[in-house]
Amino acid sequence: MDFNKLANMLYPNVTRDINYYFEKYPSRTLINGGVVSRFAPSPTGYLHIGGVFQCLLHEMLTRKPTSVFYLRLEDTDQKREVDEAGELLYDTIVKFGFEPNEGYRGKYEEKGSYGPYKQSDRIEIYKTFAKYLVSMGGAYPCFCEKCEDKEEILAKREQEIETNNNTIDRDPCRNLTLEEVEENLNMGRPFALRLFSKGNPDTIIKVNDLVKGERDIRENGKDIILVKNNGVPVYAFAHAVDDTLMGTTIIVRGEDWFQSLPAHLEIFKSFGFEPIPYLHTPNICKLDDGKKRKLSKRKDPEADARFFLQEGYPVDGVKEYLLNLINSDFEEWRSKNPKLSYKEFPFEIAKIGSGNPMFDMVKLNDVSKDYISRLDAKQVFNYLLEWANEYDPEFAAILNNDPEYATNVLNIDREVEKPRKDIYKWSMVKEYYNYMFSDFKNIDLDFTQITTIDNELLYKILHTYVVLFEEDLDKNTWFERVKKLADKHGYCSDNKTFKKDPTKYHGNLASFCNLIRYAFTGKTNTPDLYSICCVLGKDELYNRLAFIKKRNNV
RNA sequence: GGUCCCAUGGUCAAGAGGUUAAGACAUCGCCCUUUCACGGCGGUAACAGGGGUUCGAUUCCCCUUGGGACUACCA
Repeated sequence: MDFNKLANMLYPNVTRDINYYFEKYPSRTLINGGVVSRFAPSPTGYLHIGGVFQCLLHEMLTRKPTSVFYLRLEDTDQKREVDEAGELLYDTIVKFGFEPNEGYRGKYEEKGSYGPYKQSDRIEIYKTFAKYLVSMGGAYPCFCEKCEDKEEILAKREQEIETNNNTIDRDPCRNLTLEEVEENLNMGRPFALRLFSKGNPDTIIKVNDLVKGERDIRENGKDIILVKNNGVPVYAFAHAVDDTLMGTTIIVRGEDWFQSLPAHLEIFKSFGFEPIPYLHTPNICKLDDGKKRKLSKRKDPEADARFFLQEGYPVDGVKEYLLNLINSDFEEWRSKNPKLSYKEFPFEIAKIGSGNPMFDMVKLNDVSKDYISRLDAKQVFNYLLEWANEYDPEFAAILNNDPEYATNVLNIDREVEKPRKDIYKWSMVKEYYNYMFSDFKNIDLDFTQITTIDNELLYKILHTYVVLFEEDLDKNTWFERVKKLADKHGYCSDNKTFKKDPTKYHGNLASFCNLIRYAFTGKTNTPDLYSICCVLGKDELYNRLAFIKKRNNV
């Protein structure tokens, strides 16, 4: 068979040689262990949380100077493509704080000299490489009819499963003569390109995966499709061409791909390309009805990376949680280095676990809480405002109305030695601090829930408290006054005395404080009472007092 | 069905041929405390089962079981 002739019949219009591209895209110069890795999503919808996980991996891998983290859009399947999905993908990646050095950038012009980074813009390149591969005897045209319907494909698969399909799969079209090919071409029939596989699944070869280590795998024995009959390549083909041309030095992808490794390696071999090291990442799973399964785009809201943005999880909190899944000693490092950015963490490929981790929302909350507790009030304000601007404009307006006040509120029990850890996402702040940010009149108060004392005494206590309250007191003095106040009104500030005969008092100091707390906040659970009163200010305490009086008809 | 991957508490997981089998989250209890928290101390809780190899295995090998994935002219 004259492969050159076949190549020319198939691709008469391709005049370029693959060397044209190797000259156009020269090898990258990397020094001191620089790494080139890429995130290559398909525009089929929103960014999956697993995509964030992978981006994080890319980010950690490419920290060394001269390293490159680039984005490539794998839009070779028009059927599954969703409008604007590429833009959305890029947008979400950026919102998560990732900064790819080059590549696809959504609605912005792409960056970098190894482009185009959108596969649908690379068809000419693929054709050149396809022609080359045919001329080398590594691929051949297949004129078989294509099955378009997905349901049908799946049904066919079920059948094959029952009949126990063979692992060697050579397509009959590989035996077509030049004349037969010409005949088909003349009839105007489109062709798909298949790999002319020379492998045998009974042959075991050694491969090295960066997380799995050295493995014995079977050679590929299938004449897999390389280019669809519409001229668009399939993942495996585009992967080999693009990652070679773009100078990728490490291929990070989901574990699902591990099984197609033999076929991919054969493609590299057929081209004469150097194989590129692979790093297959575990899939993030979820416990569903007692069973572990992959996070599903359909069923699980948290599969959508935007879910975390909407809920107002700080992106670095999410990343720290995910990092902990990648390298489980992250937590230990974090507690020793509370001030450093997660980017300083000595991440190691070798420490990546090999099982599929379960996404644990409760743990995420904890990590996120911890992260937020390390921020100062100004940072919290900025992040909160940024979130509110996008997802809760009403609240943003409140924050903007008096940024200083808002920052003071957010600073309560913060920037101290043991900061409070209660907020784990921005969306909870409005309700959590409703007594600070919304009109006091809208807050329900029902004193019968927390005390049995009559309204008159209640009002007297609150009134005296406000009269005695001063914003520039130190906390101890304030506390001493509260104690005296309690004793004066039938409460007992000494817990031991109180416990001897609780019936003699209205309550202990705790219940006394709680009464005051409830009166001015409507909550029995708030941060430090003294700080709250200081931030509210004496005038506001008077206002609230007046309102309580009016409403309770005291 | 075939092929591949995985297997330590509820979850994330460290670990090594000989350990009282770490740590974190969750949970429970106690302490601290003006509430709520934070924090501190402590408790409950694990090597899937069966065979080998070995003086000895949870660790190495095999089988079983369980879970996951792939098996498209999808990625």
